[in-house]
Amino acid sequence: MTSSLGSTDAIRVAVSTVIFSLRSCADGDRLMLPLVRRTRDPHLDMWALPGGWLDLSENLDAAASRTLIETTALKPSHLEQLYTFGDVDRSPTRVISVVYWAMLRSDHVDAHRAVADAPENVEWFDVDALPALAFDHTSIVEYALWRLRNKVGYSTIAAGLLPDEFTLTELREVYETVLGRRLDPSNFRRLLEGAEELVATDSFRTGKHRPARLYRHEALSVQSDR
Amino acid sequence: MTSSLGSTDAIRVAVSTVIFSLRSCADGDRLMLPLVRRTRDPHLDMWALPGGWLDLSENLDAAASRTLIETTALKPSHLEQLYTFGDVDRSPTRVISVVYWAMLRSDHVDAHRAVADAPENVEWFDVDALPALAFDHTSIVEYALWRLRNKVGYSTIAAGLLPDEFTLTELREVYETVLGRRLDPSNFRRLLEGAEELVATDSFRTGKHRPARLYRHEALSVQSDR
DNA sequence: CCAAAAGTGTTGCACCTACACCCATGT
DNA sequence: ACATGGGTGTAGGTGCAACACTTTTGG
Repeated sequence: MTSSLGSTDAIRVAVSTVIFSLRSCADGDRLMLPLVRRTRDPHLDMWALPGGWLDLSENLDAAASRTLIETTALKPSHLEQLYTFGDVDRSPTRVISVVYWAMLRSDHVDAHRAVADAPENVEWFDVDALPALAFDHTSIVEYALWRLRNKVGYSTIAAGLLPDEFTLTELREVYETVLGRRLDPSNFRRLLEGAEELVATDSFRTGKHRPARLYRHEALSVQSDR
Repeated sequence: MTSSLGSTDAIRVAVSTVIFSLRSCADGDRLMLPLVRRTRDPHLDMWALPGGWLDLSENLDAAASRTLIETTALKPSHLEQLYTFGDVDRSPTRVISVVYWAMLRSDHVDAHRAVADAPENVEWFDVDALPALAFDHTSIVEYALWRLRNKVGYSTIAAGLLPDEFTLTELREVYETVLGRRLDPSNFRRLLEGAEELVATDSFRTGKHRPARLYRHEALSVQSDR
């Protein structure tokens, strides 16, 4: 309340984002996230979460979007504040990091990775095989994973990892990848068919077997969360 | 990532706390929170959440505890980060507010209010009858209330509003006050008797009728949340 | 016709809700 | 004794997990 107004000059505010996405693999999909190799001295050459300094005339959400575009060149399908980390010893200088987490559609990831002008020092890592990270970013990623797995249980955000249209089986496989366990196809269907955010289209995905109805993820304006 | 390192000097980091507590009233208890009358110019004389500037060598949690002690002179039974608010227009100068929420034991509140050296410009308000608040503090309180009511559903934090020992009926009344609806006594008992954090003591509260067993809230070291 | 995925039906269990009922105490 | 809150028992409902079953396609 009182005190030290003058001593705050040295505190800087950063915004970082944990960006989740999927990559098809031999044994199903893998949950991946992009990391940036540091080019400056605190933890030079180590991998870190994408992020940057908060601009003076920029909302927090906008800063998260901007830094995301700077690294992935794409807008995420879901962006949400995670937590603010501000321990004194988390960096040599005093830095408060407002951390967001995001979901990227898999088709956007593929497009991004194919493009040559992708930032050179960005690389995608399997969440189960991360390198040592700079600062406290390892525990930040763990917390983001916990939140993702938690939220998947009571919402349809996981659809944000898929393209615009998808089958229920594809969506179930996403859930299985995120949660790390198999789900019963019939029960999964009933659970998600009841969800308001999921709308059935008239199209079908034809494949080796019986065609599967395509669904679309309807972003409802109602937000229960912040 | 790149850009404007120099422009961040003007961003200041504040820490505020929404402190919930109970006060006995004619018709049961009321949920209250302390507000501070502003003594400076942005929103001079309006009521605001207790808080202050983050010190350079102080963790976020520590800053929340400190500002809490400065206004209530007591440690809360539960203190948890709520959200970080950083919209550009929420204050005339650029201020990022890391907001916490806390629960105060009712006996501590009573003790505090009896003491004369309580800060002069602090007053307790019913959450359902708040005055106009400074900055975006009204929406912050609303969000904190939402989180409190939400968390009460799957944890025993509400016991943090009661003294060390309490009967299940007292705890149920707290839940009823927080949630704003009546709960079935017998079902409430079974639900909370299963909770690990609640331990039965050998003492009983003697009153007008059959003595009620006293319970104690065991703060488990496991924390599912952050 | 067969394999395999899409989609439906059914049963059983766990949990929650409502409410009837007994227990212990002060007056 | 009786009013009142403390505490237990129980029946009905809901929702989910497990799994048997039918449908529809490609080969």
